[in-house]
Amino acid sequence: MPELAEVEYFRKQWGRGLRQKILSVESHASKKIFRGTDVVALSKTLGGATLLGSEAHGKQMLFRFSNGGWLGIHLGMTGKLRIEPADAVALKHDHLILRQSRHSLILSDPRQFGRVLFHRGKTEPAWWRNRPAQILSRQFTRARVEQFLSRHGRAPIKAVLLLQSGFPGIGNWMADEILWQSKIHPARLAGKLHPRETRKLYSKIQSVSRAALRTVGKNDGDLPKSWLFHRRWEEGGHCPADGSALCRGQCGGRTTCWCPSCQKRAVHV
DNA sequence: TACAATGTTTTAAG
DNA sequence: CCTTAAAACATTGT
Repeated sequence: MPELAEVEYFRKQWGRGLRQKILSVESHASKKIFRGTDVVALSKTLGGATLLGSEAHGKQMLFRFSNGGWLGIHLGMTGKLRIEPADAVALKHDHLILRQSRHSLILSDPRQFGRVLFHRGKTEPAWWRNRPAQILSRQFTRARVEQFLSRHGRAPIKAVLLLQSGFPGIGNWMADEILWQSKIHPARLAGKLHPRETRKLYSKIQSVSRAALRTVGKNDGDLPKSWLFHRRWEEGGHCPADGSALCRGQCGGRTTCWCPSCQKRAVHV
């Protein structure tokens, strides 16, 4: 489920637990979501610690605790963070619960494609360093994007937009939205775009991300009415721009939606 | 029943 | 070593 804006939304869900102590930690160490993670150390360190802050980077989140505990969370396809009263009862797919005096901070993930990481130390964990430039940061330049597209020049542009090493936070619906607004067919090769298309793409990557983040905490309906987003999953949906019947197919290993008339396979200059 | 689901990771091949 | 494509992962809903 969660892409850039949704991840940010979920990160904020635990916000009411800031500056409050974790009294106890409940988890099931054998669950897949904890693969490769020392759950004993996690529980021992976070128990008694205070939640000091958090940040999101693309689809990754990092929660910082008072005694050198760092909790990394990726929500995968179906992960969610929520906050409930202190005495909330764990539901079937609740894998991690941090109990505070007034709240329970809960991570759930039915499919467990998500992941929990843990680190104890004075500085940020190694897995939180060397991250790609955030889309809305100053470092996310057009030159970087062009370089990235050319490095992955023989892959379909849709697949390249989904690479987190270049576009942290972009997921399936955002990629389709960006390509539709840029009028670029998803199967076009990343290295064969016209410079004009690349410029348009670069700009839409940023504007779609900005608009998505602006609707955080509200519902998806707050995204502009004119966006493909609202028609993507409709059976027999039509292009908001010109009314053409939308196409759906596989691209970059994912279901992809596009408008066959706005997004041509071949470019006419 | 069978397939698909807003995502990585692994494996194999070029 | 690098890139690309396809399968795998676990669960639920249609």
